[in-house]
Amino acid sequence: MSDGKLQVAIETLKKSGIRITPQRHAVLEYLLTSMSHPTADEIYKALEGKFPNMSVATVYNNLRILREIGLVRELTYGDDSSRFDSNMRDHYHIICDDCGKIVDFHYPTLDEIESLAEKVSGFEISHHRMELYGKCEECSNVSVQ
Amino acid sequence: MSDGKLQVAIETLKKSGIRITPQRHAVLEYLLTSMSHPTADEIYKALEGKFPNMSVATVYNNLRILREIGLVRELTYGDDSSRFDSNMRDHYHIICDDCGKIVDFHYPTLDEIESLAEKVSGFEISHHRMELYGKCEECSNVSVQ
DNA sequence: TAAACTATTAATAAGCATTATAATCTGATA
DNA sequence: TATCAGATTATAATGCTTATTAATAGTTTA
Repeated sequence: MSDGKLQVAIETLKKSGIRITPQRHAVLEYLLTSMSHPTADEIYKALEGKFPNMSVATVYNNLRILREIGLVRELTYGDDSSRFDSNMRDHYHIICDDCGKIVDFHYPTLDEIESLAEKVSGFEISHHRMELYGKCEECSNVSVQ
Repeated sequence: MSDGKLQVAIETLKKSGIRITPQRHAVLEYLLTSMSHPTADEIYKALEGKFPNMSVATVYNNLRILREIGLVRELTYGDDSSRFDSNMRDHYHIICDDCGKIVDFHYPTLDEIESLAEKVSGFEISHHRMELYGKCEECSNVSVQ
């Protein structure tokens, strides 16, 4: 992650007339520099040191704003918390059933599936999502021991 | 849906040593005859007439048991409630962004994607899921008017 | 620069789906 | 039919997220 992405993101915020508050900047920067896909609570805890008075609602508010403006994607899986992803390129996710780790998986978009789905269902398909589940290398090694 | 499926499912329960209580039978029957993908609460409300004293926890307990035994699949999407699907064949789902309707979409399983994901990520992939999103015919027609 | 306006934050309460607990009840077997 | 582990009911608790409201801090205008 280069600072360039952060600058571009800040420009997007400015163009939308959204203020760059310190808290908002920190949330955005954390998402852009994080290689993981953090939950709202993880972001909250990570920024606790810098902003001891920040409310958890502020994190949620800013995540919602960043999502609405298209800078962040919300990943909603099962029962757990939502996770947030600042990688806005089309991609899929591979998730470890054991430890919950999520890694990005780039693959050509499955356009032909969307076309077929439109034909058989009568829907106008706008997008799709896919997750692959399994066991990551670390967890595979642990279970072998 | 034929009664055959219900009989087969009940046999599976018996073999697993799980009691066939009236509530459990009703939840199972509702799932098998329902063409939709109901939430726990929808099932609860649908069976209210027959079982005025049934607890919502009973619905959740039974759904968990049916899931663990492989008779039902839990569909966990966004912020909303889980939905439950008694169609255990491999298939994908098409979801209407407007009204939330979910329809089944049968398509050859994307095995080659799983293979590639294993190669690039080092994961042992066990399965995957995909949802296609868009607007169903009814909702498309409404928005045209 | 000062006043007025508006977005944002913090603190807290509330909402909702789901799970845990504990007491009571009951289906299936002997 | 008596037994008892499993199931149900009622209720409390949990955890994530959103709503509310008052205070705060940028931004704009005069």
